[in-house]
Amino acid sequence: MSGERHYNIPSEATMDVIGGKWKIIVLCHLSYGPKRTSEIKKKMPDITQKMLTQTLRELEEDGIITRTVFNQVPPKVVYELSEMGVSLQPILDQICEWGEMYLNEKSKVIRGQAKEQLLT
Amino acid sequence: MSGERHYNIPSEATMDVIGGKWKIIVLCHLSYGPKRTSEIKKKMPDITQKMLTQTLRELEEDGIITRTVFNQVPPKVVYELSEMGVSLQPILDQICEWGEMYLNEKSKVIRGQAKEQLLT
DNA sequence: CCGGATCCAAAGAGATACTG
DNA sequence: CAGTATCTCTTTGGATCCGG
Repeated sequence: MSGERHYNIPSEATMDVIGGKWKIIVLCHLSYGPKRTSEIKKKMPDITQKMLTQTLRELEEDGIITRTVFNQVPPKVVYELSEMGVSLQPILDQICEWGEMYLNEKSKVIRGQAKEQLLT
Repeated sequence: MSGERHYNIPSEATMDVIGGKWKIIVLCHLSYGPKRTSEIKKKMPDITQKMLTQTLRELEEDGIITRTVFNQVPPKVVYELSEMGVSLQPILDQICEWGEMYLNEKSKVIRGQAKEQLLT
């Protein structure tokens, strides 16, 4: 994020930090508390280790999360929202809430369609 | 969006709809009112027409925006947040606010570094 | 074993020219 | 003006290997 790029609206700065395919979902999981790599991976079965590592690195570089290494065998690494990351909490919460609402609306539509089919 | 995919957390449903490189920025601009294609393009100089068209199509398909075609020469097409899109407004607002805050914090750090250099 | 790195293929995005 | 087609380049995915 040292690229000193120009932003047309402030939202672009936000998306520069939390944009990308996986970042927001990772942050949503970390918003429930610190987690080690394998725990995040378990919550996100569809992400590859590679993308998970890359996503976590970028979030760390931008100061959104912290990374703590426990020198032990087997290794243990814990990720946690930083102060800056915690300031994203309202956004993360609303993204979750909106998703619940959207899925609800969609299932209503699907039930409605089923009803229509029964009537034809 | 007919893919009936499984979501591990509701946030994934949200990101399915407003994720991707450009969607949120387009929605932020539309949150200030309806706009025609060329107006959005002017506000987003870095997006290509191709990606703009594609982004608008996907948002329309998911019921987040509406597309109104005026049959005239030259053509005129106006995009607007749908009711579902308006329900995203709080998220869009907060993404903008957070960006402002983040840019502020970052410039503080940069000024701090300049100050340090003056002292060495 | 756990967390991460490397290499190669696939998918997504950028640039540009073109159509109604 | 709005949108398409094609080609190129970047980002993401998948398999495999490494260090502790």
